[in-house]
Amino acid sequence: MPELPEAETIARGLNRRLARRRLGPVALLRSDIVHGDPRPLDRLLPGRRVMRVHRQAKRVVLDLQPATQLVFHLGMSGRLYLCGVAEPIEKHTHLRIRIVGTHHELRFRDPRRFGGVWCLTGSHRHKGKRLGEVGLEPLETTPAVFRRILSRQRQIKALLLDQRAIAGLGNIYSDESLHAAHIHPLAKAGDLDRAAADRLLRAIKTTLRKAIRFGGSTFMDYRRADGAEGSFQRYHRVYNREGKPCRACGTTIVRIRAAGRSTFFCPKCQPVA
DNA sequence: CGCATTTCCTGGAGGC
DNA sequence: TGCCTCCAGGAAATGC
Repeated sequence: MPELPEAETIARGLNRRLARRRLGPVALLRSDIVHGDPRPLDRLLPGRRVMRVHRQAKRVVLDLQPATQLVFHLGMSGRLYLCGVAEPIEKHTHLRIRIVGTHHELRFRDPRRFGGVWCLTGSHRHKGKRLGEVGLEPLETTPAVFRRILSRQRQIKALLLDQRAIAGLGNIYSDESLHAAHIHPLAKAGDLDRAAADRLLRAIKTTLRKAIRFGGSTFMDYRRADGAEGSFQRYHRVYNREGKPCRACGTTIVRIRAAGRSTFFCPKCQPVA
């Protein structure tokens, strides 16, 4: 379940190995995962040079020259990694792109297919799904701007999951941030006073930065660009810890449903306001 | 309009 | 062992 820290980790790993490289032949094994410019990828991509790989919200973006962006959304089971061209092709591998001058290729694999690839060229023609608009980049947001998105009646957990409001948080980091900020997941966003709102933004930043330092959280599918697992899951305080003692106070962690998602919190650290 | 809920998809877990 | 059901979740679609 790649969220911002996982996308950041993958982007950094790929940037180190792909910057300045040229893309070679493309094999598209499943075409309905590709959106954007309707021309085939094996005509659009070969010969283009990777200028850099970076992250936007939860997405991994390859900036290509001339003027093209290849945007990967990993959904929940998506993996994007470099491997030797002779490595066995795992089930649900949808796209392979050779890297010129190496014996490696970039592979996109996504069993559950909630993810996808967008090839953006500036062409006015477009096929497939539109890439949704994204809201605030949490690591670059000021308290005053953050307070502006706290719509009145909305549950704070639902708001944190809404990519159009603030981008990059998924289920794990929403729960971890709310715990660190001592805010109940069902609290109404508009009920947060200024101190609580500022505390929440600080908790979001701290949690994301720490997760990035540990290479993200691996539960099932997520791997770094080099195949290694992240390790931040060892430091989760609430996520997936139903029935276990809170790491701050020892109270039993509770699981409820919020915004249609499993939501974990500590009833003592995160009291109803 | 502004919310909340359902849907898409597959693999893994657990029941029997 | 095998078959069944349920669950995970990002984001679009649908419902209230």
